[in-house]
Amino acid sequence: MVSEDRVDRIVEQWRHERPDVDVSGMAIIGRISRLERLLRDRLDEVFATHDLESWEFDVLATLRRSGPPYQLSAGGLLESMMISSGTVTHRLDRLERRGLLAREKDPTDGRVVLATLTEDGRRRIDAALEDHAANQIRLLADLTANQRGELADLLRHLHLSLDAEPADLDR
Amino acid sequence: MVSEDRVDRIVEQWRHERPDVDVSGMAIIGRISRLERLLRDRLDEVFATHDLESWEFDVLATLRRSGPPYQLSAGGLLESMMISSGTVTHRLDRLERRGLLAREKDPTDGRVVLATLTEDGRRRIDAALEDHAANQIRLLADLTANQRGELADLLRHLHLSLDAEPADLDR
DNA sequence: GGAATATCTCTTGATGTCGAGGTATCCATG
DNA sequence: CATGGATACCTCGACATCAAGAGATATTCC
Repeated sequence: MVSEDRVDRIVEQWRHERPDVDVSGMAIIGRISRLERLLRDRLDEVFATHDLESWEFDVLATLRRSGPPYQLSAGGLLESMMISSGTVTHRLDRLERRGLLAREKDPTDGRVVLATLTEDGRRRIDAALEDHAANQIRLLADLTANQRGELADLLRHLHLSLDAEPADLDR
Repeated sequence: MVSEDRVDRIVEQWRHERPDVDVSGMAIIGRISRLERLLRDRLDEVFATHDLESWEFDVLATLRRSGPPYQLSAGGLLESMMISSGTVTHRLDRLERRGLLAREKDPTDGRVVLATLTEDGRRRIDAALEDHAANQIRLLADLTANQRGELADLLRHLHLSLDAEPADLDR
């Protein structure tokens, strides 16, 4: 016996109004959308305790996990964060102004801008990561270890099938 | 034998850089974030063929599935779409200007504004829904029926556990 | 009946994102 | 070494969103 969530109710509404349309895809895609929104809000709460916006956390974390010297080009950041080039520039501007990273020209290629974590930035992201990871685990606490494993596997499968072909343009 | 996706690589990077932190939550939460982004782009392509932005689809679909007379208050829309009240006003403004819905005062409560689908709006959302639902199913085609069922169940479980307590403020 | 409080929508200002186009640099070719 | 195309980042304008608060109407309670 499982109880209904909001997505079940939405699907039921559609089946009532448009019985001719197969809306079963919403059971997965609709839930992913709503979960993303719910999770984002819960993650933001922890970021805020470190005086970070989620986009700031993303940039700093991307640099941090790339390993010493905690440095990536603007283009590298753009690609791994799924954002536009204009957004990268804007993010780097603000993080640089906050002193969490530094921009410098690549000595071997004058077109490239390298963003490097400052000592302050590294400290901040290291502290934030610990709370963030613990928070994520807390948010999943209602699932058993088995369920978490199955869910991760199914999501990986779907992720692979959607992240494969696209081969987008600029972004 | 399963291949790795980008999230696996991110988790590995963290385990290398911060072996002291349990980042296993990312296997699920990180994938939900990335899937949301990938899916949104794919859904938008279909909306665009009906000359709709995704936020327009959301509003019209919410009204449509509520059943005749395809009418909800601004507050009702706000709640079911997880958006702020200012955003509702703005969305209704633009959809009203496009002639896809009409605003009127609730005769029984002068504070309430009721948004109603116009005939044009109803036709457009009905056509868009058909393509949208088919698109969703196509995006999930790499999963077997069994996998889709399991995934939906696990997501429902998680959704219920996160959508339950919050009991947010205004939003 | 009237005052205080609650509810609902709209207004306003700030912010983050995108996308198209601009500029600087690199590179392959002759 | 000159040139044209490719590449990398930045600039700028448009726009969706939110948050806070204002304005209007309902409701409650004396």
